[in-house]
Amino acid sequence: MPTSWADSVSAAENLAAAAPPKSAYVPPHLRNRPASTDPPAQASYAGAAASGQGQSGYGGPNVGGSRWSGPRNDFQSGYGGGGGRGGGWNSRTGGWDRGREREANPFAEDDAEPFVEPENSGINFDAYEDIPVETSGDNVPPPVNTFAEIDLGEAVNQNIRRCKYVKPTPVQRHAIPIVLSGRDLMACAQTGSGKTAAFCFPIISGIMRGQFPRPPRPRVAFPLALILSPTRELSCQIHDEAKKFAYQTGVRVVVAYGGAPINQQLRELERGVHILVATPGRLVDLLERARVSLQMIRYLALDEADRMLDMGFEPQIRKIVQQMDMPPPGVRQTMLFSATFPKEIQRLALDFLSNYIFLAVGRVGSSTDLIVQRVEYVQETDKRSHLMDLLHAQRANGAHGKQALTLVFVETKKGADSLEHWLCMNGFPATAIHGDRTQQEREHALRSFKSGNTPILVATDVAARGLDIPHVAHVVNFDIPNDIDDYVHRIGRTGRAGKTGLATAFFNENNSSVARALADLMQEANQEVPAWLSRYAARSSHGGGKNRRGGNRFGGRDFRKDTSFNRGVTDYYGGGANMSSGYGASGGYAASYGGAGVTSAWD
DNA sequence: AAAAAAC
Repeated sequence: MPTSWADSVSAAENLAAAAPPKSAYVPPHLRNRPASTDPPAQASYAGAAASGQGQSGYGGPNVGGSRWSGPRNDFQSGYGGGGGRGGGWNSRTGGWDRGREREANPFAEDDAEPFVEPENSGINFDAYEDIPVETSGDNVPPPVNTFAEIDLGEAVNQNIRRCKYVKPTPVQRHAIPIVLSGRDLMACAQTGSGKTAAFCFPIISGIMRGQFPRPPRPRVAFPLALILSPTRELSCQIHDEAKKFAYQTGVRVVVAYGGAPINQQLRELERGVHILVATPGRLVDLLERARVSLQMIRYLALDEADRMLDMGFEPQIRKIVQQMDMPPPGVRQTMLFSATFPKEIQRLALDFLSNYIFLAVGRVGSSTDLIVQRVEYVQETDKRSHLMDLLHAQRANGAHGKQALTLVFVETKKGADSLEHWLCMNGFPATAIHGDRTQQEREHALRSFKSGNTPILVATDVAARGLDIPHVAHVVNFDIPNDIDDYVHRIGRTGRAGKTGLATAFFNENNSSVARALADLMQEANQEVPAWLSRYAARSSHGGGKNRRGGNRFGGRDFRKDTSFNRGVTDYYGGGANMSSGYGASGGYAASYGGAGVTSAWD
C-alpha cells in the first residue's frame, strides 16, 4: 500500500508505464486526441445537398412557417438504401446549413490538446472486457459488440470514426440496442464510461429515420429530443459532444442554459432544433415565454438523473415533464442515466417511465481500482496546512514539467472563495468555481484549470458531476459531503478513461454521519480502511439510516427486485407488465443480487 | 445545512 501521496502518484505512474499499449480499443476520454487527418468534411459530402425542395424546410434560416421538412417523408427518404448509397441522410445536410452558413466543424479544435502524451498509454484495456453488467426488465435486447452491428447510418459512422471510437464501451454495447428498440431505460454507469454517446447515437439515428409532422407554429421551437442536466457546464459539455455525433447528419443540436444572454440561444432555436440540451431553469423560462414547445418530444434523457429528481430539482422537472405539453411515458421514450441511483429516486422515477429496462454497468477495473482512495483524520483548523503539505509533495513530485491537476472540493461557496484566496496568497496557483460566480467566471475557471494554467481548482458540488476534465490526478475532499453518493461523483472526476487517480478525504468529527457509508464504500472498492475510521463506522451507525447504499460494484441495483418494494405493490410497472417474467438478470448475476445487497457478481 | 437552477 502506498504510504504517501507522492508514493501513490509514482506508483500510479509506474503502473501506467508498465501497461502494454494495445491498439484496438480507445476509451472515450482518450479519443479525439491528435489532430485528425480527416479530409475536409465537405469533400465527402460534396454535392450531397441535392434532394427535394423540402430539405431546406427544417431549420431553414428564413422560411418562417416551414422550418420542418416539406415532404413528410424527407427524413425517411434514402434511409434503408444501405450504407453505400448515401443519398438519404446526406441529402438532408443541404437543409439548414446550405447557402448561408456552413456547419462549424466540431472536430476542429481537438488539435488544441495541451497535454501531449502517447496515445493509449496507461490504459487498462482488459479491464473493459471484464466489466460486470446487469440488466433487468422484460425482453431485454441483446448487446452488440461492434458499432457495425448497429446500423446507425453512414453519416454517424463517419463521426464515430472521426471520434476515433473503435469499439463501443460496455454501457454503449447494452444501452444503444435498448434505446433503438424503443424501450425506456434506467442506466447506472459511471460518467466517463461513454454515457453521452450511449444516448445520443440512438436519438440521432431515430431522428434521422423517423417521420415527424411539421411544426405547427412559426417562431416556436419544437424539439424532438430533450436532454436535461443539472449544471450549465455539463449541458455545454453534452452539447459539444452531441454536435460531434450529429455532424453533417442534418440533425440540429441546440443548447440553452442560464447565466448567458438568452438572445443568442433564441436565435439558435429559431433556426430549428431537433435535439435540445438544457438546464431546467432556462428551459422553464423558454417554455413560459412560449418560445419552446415540448409537444413533439419523442426522446427525453435525464443525465445525472438522481440529482435531477432529488429535492432541489424535482419540482422543476415535474413541471417540464408533466405539466407542460410533453407527451406522456409510452408515447415519448425516456432515458435516465446516472452513476448512482438511490432507491427512493428510483421509486420517484417510476412516474416518468414506462415498462423500462434497468441497466447497471460496473466500473472499469473492478470498481475503483484505478482510484486510490485515502482518508486522513484532519481537524477542521488543520485542513489548510494539511492541504498545503499535500500540494507541496505533489509539486516536488512534479510531473511532466507541469503540475498535475488537483481538484479540491469544499462544502460551501464561501469556503471555496476563501480557500482559493488563501491558496493564491500562499503561492499556489488556484482558481475556483461555484454557483455565485458569473457564468463567465465559471467558464474561465474551468478553462484555466483544464489547460493547466491554474492547476488547482477549488469547487463546490457544481463540479462534482459529469464534468469530463482529463488529467485530474488528484481529487481532495477538503470537506466530505454528507451524502456518500456525492463523494462517489466527486472522486469520479479522476481515474477517468482507465487512467489512475488519487482521492484524498479530510475526515473529522463533523463527518461521523457518513463514516459507515464511507468505510463500506472503501472496503468494497478494495481500499485500505484505516482502523480509526472503522471504529467511527461501528460507533456512529445505528441501523444504517439513509446513507446506506445498495452497495455493490455497480452504481446501483434495480429496486424492483427488492422484496420490500415487491410486497403488495404490483402496479408500478408502467401498464402492468408481467412482473414475474423477465426480471432474471441476463448475465447470470441474478443469484448474487438476492442477498443483503453487498454481494456482487464478482465475489 | 448547502448546493444547483431563470430573469
